[in-house]
Formats: sequence, structure tokens, C-alpha cells
Amino acid sequence: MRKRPRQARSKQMVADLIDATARCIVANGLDGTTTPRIAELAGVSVGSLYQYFEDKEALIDALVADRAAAIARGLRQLPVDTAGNLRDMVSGAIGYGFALLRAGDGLYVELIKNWHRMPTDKVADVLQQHFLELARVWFLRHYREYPIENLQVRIFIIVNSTLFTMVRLIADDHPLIPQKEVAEGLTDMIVQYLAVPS
Amino acid sequence: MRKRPRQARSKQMVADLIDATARCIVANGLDGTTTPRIAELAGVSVGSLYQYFEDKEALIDALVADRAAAIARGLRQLPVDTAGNLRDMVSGAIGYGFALLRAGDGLYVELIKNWHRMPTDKVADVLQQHFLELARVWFLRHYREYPIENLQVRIFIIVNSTLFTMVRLIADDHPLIPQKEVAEGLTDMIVQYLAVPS
DNA sequence: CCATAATGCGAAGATGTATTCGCATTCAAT
DNA sequence: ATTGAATGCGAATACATCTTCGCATTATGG
Repeated sequence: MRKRPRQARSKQMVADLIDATARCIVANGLDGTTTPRIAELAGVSVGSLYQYFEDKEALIDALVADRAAAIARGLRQLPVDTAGNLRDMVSGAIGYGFALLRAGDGLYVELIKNWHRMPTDKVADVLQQHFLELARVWFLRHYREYPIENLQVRIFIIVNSTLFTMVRLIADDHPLIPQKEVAEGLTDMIVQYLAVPS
Repeated sequence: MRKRPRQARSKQMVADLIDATARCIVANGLDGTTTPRIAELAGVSVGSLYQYFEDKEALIDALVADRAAAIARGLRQLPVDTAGNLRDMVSGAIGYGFALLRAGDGLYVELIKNWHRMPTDKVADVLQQHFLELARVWFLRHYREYPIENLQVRIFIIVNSTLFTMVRLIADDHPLIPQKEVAEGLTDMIVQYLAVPS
């Protein structure tokens, strides 16, 4: 950040700018997200944007960091019963994932679509780390000897498979492929896969 | 196409332009692929580009259509033993997929990364259709009563999971996650999933 | 209340890209 | 060889974007 916002109104402006960036991405897509449009939505001047952000990328970076942190908090607060069965955990996580992607008017979908143009791919990292930890706990609890070597790879496969299958489904509608069945299919697939001995 | 190339040299130019587009995407990424750069690589003038292509998008469209057709041909010629076991088929397909993505200096990876900005997402469609058909044949042969309703959804999940997991792995290197293990993991996952009764 | 710093502005500058158009060149058929 | 069509050219046009800068406005601390 180029300059720290010291007064209350500038702090508000920074918040407004980040919020406006989100709304701009939702309304115009990442490609249609321009500094004039962001400024207009935020109700500030273009120049003001550059007071606190090095450039447009820094602004988007801030937005992503914000949301990644929010998602991380949401995941931590998600009630998981590590003593319960695996299928319920997985099913719950996938349901949560779909809900998250459907929320925010497609902001997350747009961001994940453009993951490779993001400053840092924090969203996928957050998911990866969270579920890796969750899986560690679960396996440690249920099987003293669990495939710890393999777990990283398995979680990598599972997180990416799930994330992009969901995004592809939501991004453009596939009339023959209902969300409910995909959620069940992903659950089946993941549960089966985690049960495979290494 | 704005105008049909009639003479030999114009046909050559169209071919050169499509080839130059591929090289430009490899060298500069999709975002860095501009009409001047394409023209320069093709060794023709910018204006000539617009003789046979409505706009830049049409040019990229032509490239994608070309490659999609080539991949479809490659898949059809891939020797598959529908009488053999499922694991070998899946494993072979995944090996082929990785080889394809590694080939072409990252052209396919770049195209799939930007799937949502492609004129038509032919690549994924091609894969989807092919493997759907393949799965139909296989299941018809091995189980007279196969879950035909479910098969579309399963193939959707499998194709997208595999494709994007591979692309994510190749796009930026994950030192802790070797390709070999991912290939094996994906194979395990898919084979298990296809064996789940519907 | 005043002096100073912080903040906000938005037109103008710099850059880059897609696309067109009139003219030059090459081809192919007669 | 000639002529009309096809082809090729690339400077010029039109447009859009990011970013800066000098000036006006507002807040804060003494």
C-alpha cells in the first residue's frame, strides 16, 4: 500500500474501493474491471485510488486477500465432527463450497476462473491448507497409521478436482447435469479415494 | 472467415497466421497475444490478418478448432483395449493427457487456463464426448446393465477433475507433488469412482 | 484559531491495441 | 501480353486504459 490511511475518511475510502472492486468484477468481469469504473462505483476519483494502492493489481490483491481471510475464518468456524464419519464431513464441505460459490453474485467464480492472473492464488492455497489439516486430524483419529506421505498429493487432487468441477458447473449451465448429482458424485469419489490404501 | 483464400499463397498465409498465433500464445501468453505480434511472427502485415479473419478472436477460434480436431483424431487413434481392464485404460488415458499438456511448449496449458475466454470451449467438449462414448462402450461390454443416467455426470466430474488437476500441477510447479504420484492418484480415484454403484 | 499535514480531485499524459482503407503488387485466365 | 481479380501492405484512425501531477479541500494538533 502506497500510503497508510490515517484519518477515518481515508480508511473508509480504502474500504469503499475494495468493495467497489468486488462489485465491479461481479458486474463487468475481471477484464471489464477498469480503474474509472471502480472509482465511479466507489464514488471517488480515479486519482484517489492511487493514493493508497500502487496500482490496480494491488487493489485486486487486497480484495483477494480480504476474501481469502474471510473464507479461512468461515472454514474454521464450520462445525466439523472429526469423530463422525468421513462421508458426512465431505458432503458437508462440498455443500458449503457450492453455497460459497453461489453467494457473492459470482465473485468467487470469476476469481477462480482467473486464478492464474491473480497476484497470489491465495484462495486455492487456503482451501488446500485447511483440508490438509482437517484430513490429518481425521486420519490421525481414525487410523493411527495413516498415509501421511500420500496425503498432500491426495488433498491436492481432491481440492483441485472439487473446486474446478464446481466452477465449471456453475460458470455456464449444463442442463443435463444437476448440481445435486454433482455434489453426490464428488462426495462418492472423494470418500472412495480417501479409503484407497497407499 | 471474412474471405476465402483462393490462391495458394493466401492459403499459406492463413496457415502461417494460425501457426503464428500458437507461437505467440506460447511466447507471450494469451494476454500478450496482440495483432501486431501475430503479424510479425507470421511475417505478414497486420492488415493481411483482417483479409481472412473477422477479428483477432476469429483467428484464435480457428487455432482452437484446429487443435481440438487434432486432439480428437489423436484420441480416436489411441489404441484402447475395451476388453481389457479399466485401470489400464484410465492409466493410459491420463498418461496421454499429461504428455499432451507437456507438449506444444505449454500452448494447451495456456488455452485451458483461459478456457472461459475461449470462443467455444471445444477442447473440454471434445474430451467429454470422447470419454463419454468410451465409457459407454466399456460399460456396455462389461456390464449389460450400466448406470447410463449417471454416466454423464460421472464423466463430467472425471474429465473436469482430471483436466484441471493436471493443468494446475503443470502451470506452476509444486515441488512436493510429483507428476507420477498425481497420475497414480487420479487413476486410483477414477477407477474407484467408476466402480461405485449408482 | 492557525499552521501544517493529510486527503481528494480529475483533466491531461503516456501508452498500447484493434481495426480500417486506399494504394501497390501479384496472380491467373484469356 | 493484358486485364481484372485477388492479394498484401502499413500508416493512420479510433478507442480505451493506466497513471501522474498540480491544485483545492479538509482534518488535526498545538
